[in-house]
Amino acid sequence: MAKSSIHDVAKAAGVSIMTVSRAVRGVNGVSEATRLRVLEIAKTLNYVPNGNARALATTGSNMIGISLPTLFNDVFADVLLGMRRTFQQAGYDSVVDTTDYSSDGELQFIERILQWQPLAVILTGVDHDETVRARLPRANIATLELWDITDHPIDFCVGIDHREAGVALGRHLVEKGYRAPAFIGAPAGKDTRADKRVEGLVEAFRAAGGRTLRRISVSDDNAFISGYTGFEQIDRDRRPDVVLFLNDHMAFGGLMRAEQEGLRVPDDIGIVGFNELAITKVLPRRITTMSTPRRQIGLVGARNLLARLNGVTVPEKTILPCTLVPGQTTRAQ
Amino acid sequence: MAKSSIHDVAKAAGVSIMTVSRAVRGVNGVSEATRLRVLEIAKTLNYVPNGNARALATTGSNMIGISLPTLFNDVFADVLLGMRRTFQQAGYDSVVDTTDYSSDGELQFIERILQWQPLAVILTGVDHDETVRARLPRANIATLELWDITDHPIDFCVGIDHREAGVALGRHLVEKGYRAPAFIGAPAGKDTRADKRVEGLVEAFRAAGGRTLRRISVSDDNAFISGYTGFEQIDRDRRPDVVLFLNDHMAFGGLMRAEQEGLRVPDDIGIVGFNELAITKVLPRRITTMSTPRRQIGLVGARNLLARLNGVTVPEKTILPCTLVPGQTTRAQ
DNA sequence: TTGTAAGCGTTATCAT
DNA sequence: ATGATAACGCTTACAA
Repeated sequence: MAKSSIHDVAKAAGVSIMTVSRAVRGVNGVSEATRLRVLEIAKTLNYVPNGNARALATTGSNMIGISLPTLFNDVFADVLLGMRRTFQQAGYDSVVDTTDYSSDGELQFIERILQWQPLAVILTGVDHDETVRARLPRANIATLELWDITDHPIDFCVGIDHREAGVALGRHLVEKGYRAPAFIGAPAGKDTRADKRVEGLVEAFRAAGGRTLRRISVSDDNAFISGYTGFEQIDRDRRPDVVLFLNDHMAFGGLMRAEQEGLRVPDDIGIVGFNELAITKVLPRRITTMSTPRRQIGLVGARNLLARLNGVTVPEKTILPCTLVPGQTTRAQ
Repeated sequence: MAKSSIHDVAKAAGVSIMTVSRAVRGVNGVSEATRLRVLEIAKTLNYVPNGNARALATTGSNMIGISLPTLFNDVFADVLLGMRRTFQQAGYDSVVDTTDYSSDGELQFIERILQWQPLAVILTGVDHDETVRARLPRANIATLELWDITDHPIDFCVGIDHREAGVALGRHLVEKGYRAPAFIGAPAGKDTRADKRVEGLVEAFRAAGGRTLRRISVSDDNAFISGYTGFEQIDRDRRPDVVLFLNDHMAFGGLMRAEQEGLRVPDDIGIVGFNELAITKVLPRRITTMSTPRRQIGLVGARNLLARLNGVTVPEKTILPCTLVPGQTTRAQ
């Protein structure tokens, strides 16, 4: 069954291509009778309109490109969930791609996606390759930066204040009496949001005269495993009193390792996660963590983007609040 | 900075659009001098070739469309991992979309993606809406069905034998003395691969004269939580001796609930997962599960697809093996 | 209600 | 090495 074009349908139906065009788009200007006949024939011929031709003729698509660091993280799945549904209901297509946390990968995404004349582009975070800014003139392409915030977004951003989250977490731990923190996560520079949280932690502990935060980098694809192996790398002679992880899955991996090493949590060592991922809700002892409004970020982001596409001015910077979730993996007092 | 077309670049460079076209594509037929000059100007003008026009002119894209049920499942992230990288290195673009386990969603994916004249389409599973087959004439569009297998694929398939995996798991449990199984997972009909595994389980237990398998359906987005809540729904008066879950995350959720209810695992009740997800590797007591070759499915699938696109005939059906992983959540003897 | 003609931004083909 | 022209499949604008 060969691909058929609008011409084939027109010929088979004995009408002009314009009539076919109108019929398949469902616009006015075709009698009910011919419309039905044309659609019938289109179906038999397995006709599928050529999107490239359409986009070319109308000079503009209805596509929104979305760039995420990875799919191996429930955080981004959560963000996507509300977002894509909203776009679809509004009649937009969205295309997702991943950069594997590389700013070069993000640049490549931009280059690729721009060829398709997207209506809008959504990026993760606010730290990009220099070129990215130049490539995204906000006059032509609405640009949403998600999950992090800045005073000078490319266009507008919706996210949380990671540094502030780090400070809040740090202060909470300081209050509990912790003074010797360690952080286990991606290598510095890879996940800039995590880097900002670490900055906040460092600040909070320094203010309390604590020990310098030790940072341990892990790189396994999987969070459970990198949490586990990261914990192994802790200097036993100079053990931290609390270990913060990039996220809850890593924290769980670390917790498992700690217990295997015979350490009692939280008596011997504290364990702290981030995000309040679903796993924390099924554990008998809740992991101390910070709840992040991921679904909401997706929803607000999508809503603002739609507004922006309709010509409404939206706030350049939307900060959504995080909530500290004290658990049983840090001391009570 | 307005969007500039090839015409603008041509004008600015004082050459014809064909020269620009050749320069930008890096094909022969342009002197080194003009090539450099044109590229220089293209960069200053922020010129990005229009992919729609290109695809239209060359009547064909280099795009591969990928349809997955969900991103909330490490299984599919694993499958994707090797695949997309392979495609990219081979010079193909790939576009991923999710159907949320609905065959209607899959059909919509097909309709949408076909407009862009993809070179190939990748679907999850082998059970599709009737229309899907008609829309994918294998003469025009290479079609790979992933993760499940059938004797009559649309084009070709690479996956595991889910029914057989269920039988193997069932027999193993029967050997351990289990006779009263329950299954906790998606509602029947939603995840057809899981349904096939359940069929296999039923067969194995029936052959051993066991009790009829009880099936409990859960629908929360999150696996940990649905495992937990699913376990709550178990009939306490007629408790199964072993509970099988759709996957390891659900099994972990169920395990947490079991222990909270004061049940001892595996003495009072057995817990079984599926896939051997990474979390199982950090647990002190390994969950009994079935290891599935997800990375390999992605790699073999991608390799075969590339071969197929190069005109090589590939096997219609490739079955990859699963491996039983006995753990400490089922009885030893 | 239907059709004709021009054009969207590129590439293939054939000239020069 | 470079350019002119037609074509890709559709939609917009205008005509009948």
